[in-house]
Amino acid sequence: MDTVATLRAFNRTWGRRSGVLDESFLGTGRAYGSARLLFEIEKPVTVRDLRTRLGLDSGYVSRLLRGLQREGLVDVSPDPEDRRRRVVSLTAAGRRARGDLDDRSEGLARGLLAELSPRLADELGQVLGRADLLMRAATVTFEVVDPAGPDARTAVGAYLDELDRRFPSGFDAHEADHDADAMGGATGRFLVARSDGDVVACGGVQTLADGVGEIKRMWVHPDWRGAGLARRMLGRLEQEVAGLGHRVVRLDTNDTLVEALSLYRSAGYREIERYNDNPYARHWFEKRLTGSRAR
Amino acid sequence: MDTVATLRAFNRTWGRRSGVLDESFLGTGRAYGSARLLFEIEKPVTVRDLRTRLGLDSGYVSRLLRGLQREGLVDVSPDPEDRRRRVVSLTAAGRRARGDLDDRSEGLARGLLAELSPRLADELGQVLGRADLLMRAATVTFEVVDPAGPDARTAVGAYLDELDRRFPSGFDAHEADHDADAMGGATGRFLVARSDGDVVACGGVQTLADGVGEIKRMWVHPDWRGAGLARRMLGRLEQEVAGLGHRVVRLDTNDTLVEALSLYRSAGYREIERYNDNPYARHWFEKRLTGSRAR
DNA sequence: TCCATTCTCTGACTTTAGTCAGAGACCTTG
DNA sequence: CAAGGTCTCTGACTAAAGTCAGAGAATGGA
Repeated sequence: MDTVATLRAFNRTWGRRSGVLDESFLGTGRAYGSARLLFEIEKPVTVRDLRTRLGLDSGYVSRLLRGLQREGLVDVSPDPEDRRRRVVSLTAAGRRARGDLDDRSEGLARGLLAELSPRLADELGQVLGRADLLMRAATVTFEVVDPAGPDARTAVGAYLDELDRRFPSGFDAHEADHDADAMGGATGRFLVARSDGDVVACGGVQTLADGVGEIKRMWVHPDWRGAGLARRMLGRLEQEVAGLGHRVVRLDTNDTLVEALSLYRSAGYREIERYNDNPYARHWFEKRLTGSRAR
Repeated sequence: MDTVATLRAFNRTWGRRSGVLDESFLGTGRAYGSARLLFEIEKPVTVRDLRTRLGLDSGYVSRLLRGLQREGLVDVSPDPEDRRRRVVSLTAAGRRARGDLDDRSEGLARGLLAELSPRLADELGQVLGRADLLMRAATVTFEVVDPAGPDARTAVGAYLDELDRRFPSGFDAHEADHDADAMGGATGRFLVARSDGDVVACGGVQTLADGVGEIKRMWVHPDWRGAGLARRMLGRLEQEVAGLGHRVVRLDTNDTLVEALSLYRSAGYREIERYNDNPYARHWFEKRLTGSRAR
């Protein structure tokens, strides 16, 4: 059976069986919509966030919240930082209701697994865990953002922390702010990959010289590695470099980042002479961009 | 992360992403309900079957069918065998509409996979295929049926065919009818495991002597092997033996069926002397039933 | 042949899940 | 401080997805 057919078959199986897992909502007399909302309010969150995370109409969310409020499950109050926004948080009763849904959902999952031997249940966990990562990775969205904005700063922060941990002599991040400028404006770009609103990977492009771009700050969240995100990010960044009018991409890296080295090599980069004075770099790569569309 | 948590996490991921796969229905201006119905009518089927397969109210199905009929997608006519029942079948236009949905759904699956490298897409197919089997196996239902009924006959037929193929000297099935009697009535039982209406495994129990039951005709559909069904069927059959008031189960088997041999050994059966004159048997097993509940 | 049961259908109803067009409060920028 | 934009809410609406209570035909068994 080919992969497309497998995916579709699984979709049908899961759809038919999902009652086994989802009926939690019906069991509690709570409609799917408001239960979904309840699950999404872990900690205080703005109405807008809820809306975008669940992809719902503002009127609809407002109405659902009104319902939960009437039941005494949530508090809605203006956000002190911007009083147009409103912040929703669970009350004690709300936490209890959420816990009930949780328990019920957990019970259903447990019941399903109980039908399998421990070995097979464990195997199901393994394959679903892997499928989960791959599905999430396949549905990531790439987005150009301001390198000085909060998403970029958080991602780059995580990247720099990791360098500091992994480089034998640590990493001194004092130059990070200067970089942000170079990756914004007309001669640079900064990309993030987002899944359910979370930033899971990032990467930047800046101009070295006319016709020559450089890729920097490429990073994938540790939980998201092994799902092809780095290669896709690299391809997107190359597209951005081409979009800036360059024909050549360069980048540098350190020996410690072994997965990066093999990625660059397999993506068609060839090693060149030192082209900058980055004290942490040990390898310098270059790739000539062709018209072909990168993955 | 424990298995239950993985299952729940996957359920959420899939739920959120399933739009990527299911929106096929919205794309065609066809409501989810009637599209589902259209998919279920592969070959002519009774209204009742549709209802039970999809778990819907009779009035609702009737109304949906009326809609499809108005669009000229299905024919509904009385079942000649029982004119209370009505049989639904696709018209040429119905097959075309179904094909459209199929294509669209396939396109969406393809689009999702296109985001992954071929290697990872293939891996996703592998893990989802395995998850599919395990999920279906976990949600199988066991049912006592008449050993002379159509489900039992079909399953036993497949079993005997397999013996005929696998035994070096073939298998002569002339005694099958006699057996059916012994597994019905007050001194025997016949079980099938069913998934979405299909019989995927079977097994029977008969009485050898007071206090001694025998398990026979245990079979799992080839596509469903490796998912623990045989072990579960064995456990259920042992429960039936106990339910008939016996304390001891016996069974026989042939060397060719290696997976059966190791199943019996690992399930606590010990080999005993020949207790019957079955010319195909090479091994005879016995297990003393305890009060403990078998899986 | 009668009676209980089965099967499908219809009409009347409800709930859920949304969409859409403003209104009003608030924020940012020139 | 005016203008334009953002954020949430309300009211009015719609479509989909069912549910429920029979009615009417057909069947199976006593």
